[in-house]
Amino acid sequence: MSRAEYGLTQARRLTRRGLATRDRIVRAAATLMHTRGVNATTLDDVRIASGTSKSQLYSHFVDKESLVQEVISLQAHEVLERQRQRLERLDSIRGLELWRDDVVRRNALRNGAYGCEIGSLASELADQDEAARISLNEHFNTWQGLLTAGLTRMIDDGVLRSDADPELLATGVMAALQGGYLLAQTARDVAPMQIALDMAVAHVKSFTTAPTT
Amino acid sequence: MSRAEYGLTQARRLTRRGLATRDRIVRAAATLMHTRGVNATTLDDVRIASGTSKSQLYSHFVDKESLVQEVISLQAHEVLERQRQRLERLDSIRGLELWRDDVVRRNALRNGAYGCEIGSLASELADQDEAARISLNEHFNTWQGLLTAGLTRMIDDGVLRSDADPELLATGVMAALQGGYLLAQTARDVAPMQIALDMAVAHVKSFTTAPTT
DNA sequence: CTACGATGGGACCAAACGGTCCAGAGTGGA
DNA sequence: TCCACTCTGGACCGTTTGGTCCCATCGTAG
Repeated sequence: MSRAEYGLTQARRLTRRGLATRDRIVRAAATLMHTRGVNATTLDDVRIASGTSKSQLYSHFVDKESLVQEVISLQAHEVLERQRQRLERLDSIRGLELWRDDVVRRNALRNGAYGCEIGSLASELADQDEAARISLNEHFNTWQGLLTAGLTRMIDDGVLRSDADPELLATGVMAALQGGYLLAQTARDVAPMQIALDMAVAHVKSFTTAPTT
Repeated sequence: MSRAEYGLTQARRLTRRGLATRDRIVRAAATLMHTRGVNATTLDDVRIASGTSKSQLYSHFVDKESLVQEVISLQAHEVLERQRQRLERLDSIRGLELWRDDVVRRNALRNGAYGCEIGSLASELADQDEAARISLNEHFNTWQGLLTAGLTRMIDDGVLRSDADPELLATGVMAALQGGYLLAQTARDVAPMQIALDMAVAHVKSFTTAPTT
């Protein structure tokens, strides 16, 4: 699953070149929609950025909404794949801290601008496009599930107390992450995101069997 | 400061009727932009919702951007005024919990839809309108300042340990709040917001001088 | 080599958009 | 009462938008 295979539903029609074009369109749209917002991105912007033409846009996507759906699939795929690498091995507070450092460092590169690839789409689309809201919610849940699984491992390994609720902790971490993204985006400074995640990590730490640093 | 006085900068020209019209426009725009998003709200929408005409829009605001600025001022004024009531007396964990219950209950009324009046504007505008970003950031800081002041009182009163950093705690609470808003908005369920704020309150509690319930 | 579907370029369209303008109605101070 | 100025309604405008369509080109299976 290396290229352009994140959300193929249609059975008919496929050709190497066509797939490449489709891929270019979705990737260009994803970048534009992340940096400018969905509504502020026009199909002409996408057409120019992807070096394609109107007919190509409409031979691959029935309308703008369906292109947005593909963008959501792509962004979620990329974010979750990256997250999976760090989180599926998560089994210690140290691991959680490394995850936090990773995500903060990545956001620091652009001084918080643009926010979370999934979160900013969610904020803009949740009350405007029900299909988008539903899939974004699923992606949030998948993401949170990765955290929950890691925290559950930490309980099983005796790192966290057995009365810790991994679901609640994961929700808290996700909220701190998303809130951190938003505050950092607005302030153009990662600091609030760092602080928010520090809080979340501290909260998880408060459930360790033998409270340490 | 009861009506239409949240952001009057212009010195010249003012009449009772004109002010009322201006007020209607900003309020209609604020509601539409909060529920649909800024870019998804057209000036025609605003015109119809406020029962005015094009010339009135442009006699009060030079362009859409300046109308957006007024909407930001109005929303911030309303949110902060409401927050001030709860937060300027904040001096105990119980008070913090009451604040949390208030904000959660209010968001539960619409099942999380539309998100935070300030937060959703911030997410949409931060990377699109620099002036908007700056003022939204200031409003976030004001809001956070109310929390900081309350937490500082709690330190002074001996409720929280003196090594607690009220600024960091306030940032954490704000991030949990905004992240909670976003997750609730996407899930159309206040639960994640409740959980996020529970985490934030628990984190503050962890700094109490005599750890209690 | 040929035929046929996949691909591509871009002219074209109606509607919606932000914004301008002006003529007439309303209003308040002298 | 009158006058100057504000306020209002809405026709109008150029541009941008999402979307359609047609015809040329490509690529490959038979």
